[in-house]
Amino acid sequence: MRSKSEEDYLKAIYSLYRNGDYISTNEIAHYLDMKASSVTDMIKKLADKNWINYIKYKGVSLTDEGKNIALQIIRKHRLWETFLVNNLNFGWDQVHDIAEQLEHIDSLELINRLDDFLGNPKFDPHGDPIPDKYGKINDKRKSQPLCSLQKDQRGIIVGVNDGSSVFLRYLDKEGLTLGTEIIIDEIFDFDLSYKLKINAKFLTVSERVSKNLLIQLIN
Amino acid sequence: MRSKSEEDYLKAIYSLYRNGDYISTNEIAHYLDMKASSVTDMIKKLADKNWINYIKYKGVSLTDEGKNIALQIIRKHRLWETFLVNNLNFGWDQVHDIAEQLEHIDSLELINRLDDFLGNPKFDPHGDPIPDKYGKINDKRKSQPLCSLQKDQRGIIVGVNDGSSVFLRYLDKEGLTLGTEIIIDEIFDFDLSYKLKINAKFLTVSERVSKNLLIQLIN
DNA sequence: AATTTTTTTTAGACAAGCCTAAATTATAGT
DNA sequence: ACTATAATTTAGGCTTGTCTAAAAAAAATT
Repeated sequence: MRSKSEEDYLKAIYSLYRNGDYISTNEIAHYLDMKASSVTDMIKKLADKNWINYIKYKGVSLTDEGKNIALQIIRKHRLWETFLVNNLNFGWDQVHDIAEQLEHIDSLELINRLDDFLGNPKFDPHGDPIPDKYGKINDKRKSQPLCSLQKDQRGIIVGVNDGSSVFLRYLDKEGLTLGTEIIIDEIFDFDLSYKLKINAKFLTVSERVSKNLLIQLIN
Repeated sequence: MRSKSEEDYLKAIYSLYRNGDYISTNEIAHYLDMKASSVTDMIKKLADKNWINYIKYKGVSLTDEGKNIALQIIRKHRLWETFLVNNLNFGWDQVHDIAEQLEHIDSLELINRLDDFLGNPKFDPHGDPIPDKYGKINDKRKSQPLCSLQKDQRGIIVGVNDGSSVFLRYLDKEGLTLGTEIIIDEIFDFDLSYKLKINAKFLTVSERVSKNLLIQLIN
């Protein structure tokens, strides 16, 4: 069996992965808010179990087995988030910490039944794709940050980069919820803020927000 | 916050409690499948936190605070079991180990919302009473769902898990009212339906009904 | 009441998972 | 290429929660 800690490390490494690169000890330490020496300890254990490839002084990458475990945990996290929002009426900004606990519950049967109960959703309440029982992400909804759009383009809010609850609460308050359709009305060059048109109303958001809001274009 | 271990000990002590007696170290050790020396270590910690009263060489009893914690954990356990059986279609015999994990998830908000989602049930699928959010057990009746009975067992209908009006109307129509005495005449393995003998008449009910009808055994 | 048996506690050890401080290796600036 | 800085690893320590073996206390037997 796997410990909560081991699972957290695998998930962190998966999240930090970009392209073929090895993930550094420091990156993991920063991500998990731990000391580098603790990370070194743990990655040795993970390497012993063949869940990661570890090259001293260089960093780590996930093996196929490690990647699969990470995807299973992400699957659990996102399915539980969906349950919390859809069935228990939590706000999408309140569910992260609880899902962080629920994702470590160990039962394949449970998670597959939960998946069925929820109607096999493809995306969680934040717009992130939910891996299937084989760890496959079928529908990589192609989205791009708001800041990459041009004037007059139209799109739908499908996700966020930064899932912190402060940010999510802000979005909720401004009506920038999942599925909302927006049109870029104007881009202000001087501060890179965006004036959006939402249901005949206008709203201006900062550059920072424009980098964190994921949009799916519609013709 | 409380560790999983601490919670397990409190729950064990609550379960072993009979009448005013102190619970012995050995009893706890046996119940939790641990060595007596480990139990001595832990009960010292629990006594430091004022969750139990500890008298050396005599044993322990729960303080009001400890008892309340134990009841909250039992509440969580039974609510999760109810969810697993009612909504995820687990068998009543499959849910214990999973609930054993879920009961340690820490979020008051979560458990109260789950309670509402389930319709504030008073009994879990095994017929055990579910403490309310104040830790109070309102109805101590020990009952079990029809589906947990064996051939030739006798009992009285004392309640339902699913109190929906469609279901209650069905029960009324078939004469399955509160207080009715039943005998299990036969269990059909292929669809898990139950043939009941009621006042010299026979009635077959579906698996679904058998999960929702609470029976109190008589001799 | 004394002795044997059982129960409980103490003492010391160990693994997991974290830490600090020191040593080592890699990287960057000149 | 050499040095200064940054990143990484090693060494050793701490807490939690378990264990075994030995000591102490309580209970049972004679």
